[in-house]
Amino acid sequence: MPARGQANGNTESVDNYLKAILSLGGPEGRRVISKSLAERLSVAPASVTNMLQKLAAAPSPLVEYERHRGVKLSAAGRRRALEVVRHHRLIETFLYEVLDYPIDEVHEEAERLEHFISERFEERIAAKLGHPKIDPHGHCIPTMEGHMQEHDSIRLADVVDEGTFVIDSVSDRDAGTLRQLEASGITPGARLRVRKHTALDGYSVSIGRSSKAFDLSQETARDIRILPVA
Amino acid sequence: MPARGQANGNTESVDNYLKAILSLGGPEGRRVISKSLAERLSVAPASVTNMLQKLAAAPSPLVEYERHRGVKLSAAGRRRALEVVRHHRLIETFLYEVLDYPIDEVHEEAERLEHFISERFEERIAAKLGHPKIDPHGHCIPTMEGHMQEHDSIRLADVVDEGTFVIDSVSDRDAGTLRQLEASGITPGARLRVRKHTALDGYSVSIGRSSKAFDLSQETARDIRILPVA
DNA sequence: CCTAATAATTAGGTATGCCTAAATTTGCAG
DNA sequence: CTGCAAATTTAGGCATACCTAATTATTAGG
Ligand SMILES: [Mn+2]
Ligand SMILES: [Mn+2]
Ligand SMILES: [Mn+2]
Ligand SMILES: [Mn+2]
Repeated sequence: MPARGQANGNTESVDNYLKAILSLGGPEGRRVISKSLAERLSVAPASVTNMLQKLAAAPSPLVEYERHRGVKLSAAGRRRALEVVRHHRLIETFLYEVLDYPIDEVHEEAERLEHFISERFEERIAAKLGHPKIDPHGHCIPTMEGHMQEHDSIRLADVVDEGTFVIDSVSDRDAGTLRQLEASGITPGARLRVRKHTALDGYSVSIGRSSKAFDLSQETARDIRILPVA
Repeated sequence: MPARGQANGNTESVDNYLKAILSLGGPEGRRVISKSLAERLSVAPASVTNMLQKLAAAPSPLVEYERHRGVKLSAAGRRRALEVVRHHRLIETFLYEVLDYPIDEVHEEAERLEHFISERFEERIAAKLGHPKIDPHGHCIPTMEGHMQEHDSIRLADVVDEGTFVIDSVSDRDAGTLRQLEASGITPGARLRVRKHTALDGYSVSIGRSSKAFDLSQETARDIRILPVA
């Protein structure tokens, strides 16, 4: 009967599937194909099929699934996914603000703990932090009621024009990249000038009033979201 | 391959077996019989046998086990058990001191989280708390190196004489009892006068300078450890 | 010393979640 | 329209950690 450990009803695995479907389906909740899930979760495609069938067959299903045509979250699934995301981002903020974690270490710890904290814990750290709206990477923290207002930021990688922007958020997926961005001053809220779109499919940028320019690869530019200057 | 979720190598289950063996075997590390483990962990005796065989057969075994004659921890097992206890008690202290948890809610949360926090998390909350030596129930927190100095406190239930004592610790196992003790002022460090050993196998006691006496059942008296007045 | 109760072990199952290999299905190119 | 490649599903397994029922050991009383 094992594989729980949870404060709530779901397993860590189920939570991670729900989060992945939310993330890959985007705010509009597009259907997500098994292959993307398999990649995102680093499991075999067969394992995904298996899990989706189980989730869809449950008494009150967390997903809507049709053979060969992908999944999307049910209302209940979306609610749970947003709760886990809220846990994740509150924990990240807490580790960064209260426990003085280095920015590049918060994600891994949050990825684990998000499944195991109680509602009380969630409520207490939120209170301690003054009910923050964004996490240290610049990502929105869903509300207790499960709402998340999206920024209409765009990926730096999608910018063709030169110009000045405000950094909205940076990806937390890769600790190494994050460390480098932090070192370069590329953190949420900073002002970023895009000097030119270099030949080698990258960018030359500078931060704040600094005249020091440096290069970002196309790869890295996909991990940075920006907004027009206010 | 599942049932992990852990920051370290063991599963939650294994950790809980090790902690139970440490606790039931006492500081001297007496052999523990399967039945006690089954009761403590709320699993069937057959499940205990199964687990002990697996733990003992591992490449570097966490326990020494002989059929029909109980288990004790190996050096490695003891080290890990003490680490989990350290996690548990640091987390309790943290929840109580930093997150303002009610005393009777810290145990349940710690019982879960103790298995999932990283070494960094352990180190950071210890630092935040100023490297505390005892938890909110009065229990010693093992050091990072795996040492735990035992108090030579005795259970109130073992006191025959009347007299005045200092409360060393209270059990965290039952939230209800804990809430009542807290309400009566029975907390670590408080001064306790034992008035009489009542007929119905209980105690009449008072706290501090108060003249108000109240009764404690023999049951409850087993959950309180005391020291002679300094 | 023998027996009966108690403790422990073995045998045979279940559920979760994952894997590989062997079918299927789909959808696109020619 | 066909045929192939990519995506998906099915089939068959494995590991963890439980459970119940049946069997075997140990041990304390008489
Ligand atoms: Mn996770
Ligand atoms: Mn984040
Ligand atoms: Mn535990
Ligand atoms: Mn405690």
